Amino acid sequence: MKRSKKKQFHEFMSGKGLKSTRQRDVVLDCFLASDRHMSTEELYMKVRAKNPTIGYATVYRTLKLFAESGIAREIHFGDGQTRYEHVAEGEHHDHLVCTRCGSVQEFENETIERLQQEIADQFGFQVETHKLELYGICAKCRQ
Amino acid sequence: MKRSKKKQFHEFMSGKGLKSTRQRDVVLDCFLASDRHMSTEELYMKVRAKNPTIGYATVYRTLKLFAESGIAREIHFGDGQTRYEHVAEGEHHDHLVCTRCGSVQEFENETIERLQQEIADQFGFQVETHKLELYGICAKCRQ
DNA sequence: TTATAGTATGACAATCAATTTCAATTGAGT
DNA sequence: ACTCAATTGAAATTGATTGTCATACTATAA
Repeated sequence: MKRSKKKQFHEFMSGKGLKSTRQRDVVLDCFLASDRHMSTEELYMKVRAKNPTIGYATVYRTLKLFAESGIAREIHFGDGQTRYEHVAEGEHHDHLVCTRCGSVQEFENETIERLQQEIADQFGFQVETHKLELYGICAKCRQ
Repeated sequence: MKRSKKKQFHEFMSGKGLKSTRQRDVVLDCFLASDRHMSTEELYMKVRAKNPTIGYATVYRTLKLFAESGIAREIHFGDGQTRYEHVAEGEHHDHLVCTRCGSVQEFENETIERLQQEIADQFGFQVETHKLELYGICAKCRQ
C-alpha cells in the first residue's frame, strides 16, 4: 500500500508537470513511515534527521502537495497546529481526541455516515468531506 | 434569553472578581445582537461602529471571557479564523459548511448524538464536547 | 464621597504558524 | 550537454492572536 501511495503521488506530480526531487522523496518517505497523525513540525524533525539541509518551507510545501494529490488530508484539532493524516482510499475515519494527553483514537461508524448523508440530503447539501471529533478524556487518563 | 446570558456573564465575572466595564458591555451587546457565527474580526467591526476607541485586544480578551463563562463557544472551520457561536444551554448543534460561499447551516440529530456516546463508551472514553461538520456545496450554490 | 487596591484598557511590540520572495540550483525532456 | 520552468533554502513577510506596560477605571471599604 505504501507502494501505491508513492505511485499515486508521483502520478499526480507528473500529471501536473511538477518535478520529483530528492527533498520531496525524503519528505514522502518520512510521512509514509509515520504515525497516522503528524504535525508539520513533527514531520520536519524526522525529515531533518535524514537530511538536515531540507528547510521548513519545503516541508510545508510538500505537505500541501500531499493533500492535493489525495494521499494526505489536513486536520485541525483547534490547537493552532495543522496536522496531516494518511488517506486510505475511500475510507473515512473519525477521531476521539483526549484533551488531557492529546492522544487520538480513530473510529468508524457506518450508521453515522449514513445519517450524515440523510441530513445533508434534507438540506439539499452535497457533502464533499466531513469531520467528526469527540473531545474528552481517554480511557488511560481516566484511571 | 438575552437577559439571561447577560446575567450569566455578569455572574461569572463577579464570581471571578472581574469587573464590568463599558467596553465589555459594548462587546457583549454586539455579540448577542449578532448572527450565530462570528469571527473576531467581524465582531470587532461591529464594536468599532458603536465605539471606535475600543481596541482589538479588548475584543479578543472579551471573547475569551465569553467562552470561559459558557455563553459562547470557539469554533474552527479550518480557515485560520477563530469564530464564536452562541451557546444555548445544553443544546448541541452541528454544521453544514459550504466550501463555496462560506455559509453555515446548523442541524441537530439525536440519533447521531446517541451513537457517538455509544462509540465513546466502547473505547472507555468520556466525551466532553464534540464537533461534527459536513463540508460541501450548499443548496443555493448548487443551482 | 474619597481613598485604595486591584483590574482593565489601548497602543504597540512580540509571537506563532504559515506563506511568500528571491537568487541560486536542479530536474526532465530535447 | 542545453534549455527552461520548477524547486530550493534562507530570510522576510503575513495574518491571527497574545503579551507588555503605563495609564485609566471599577468596586468596595472607610
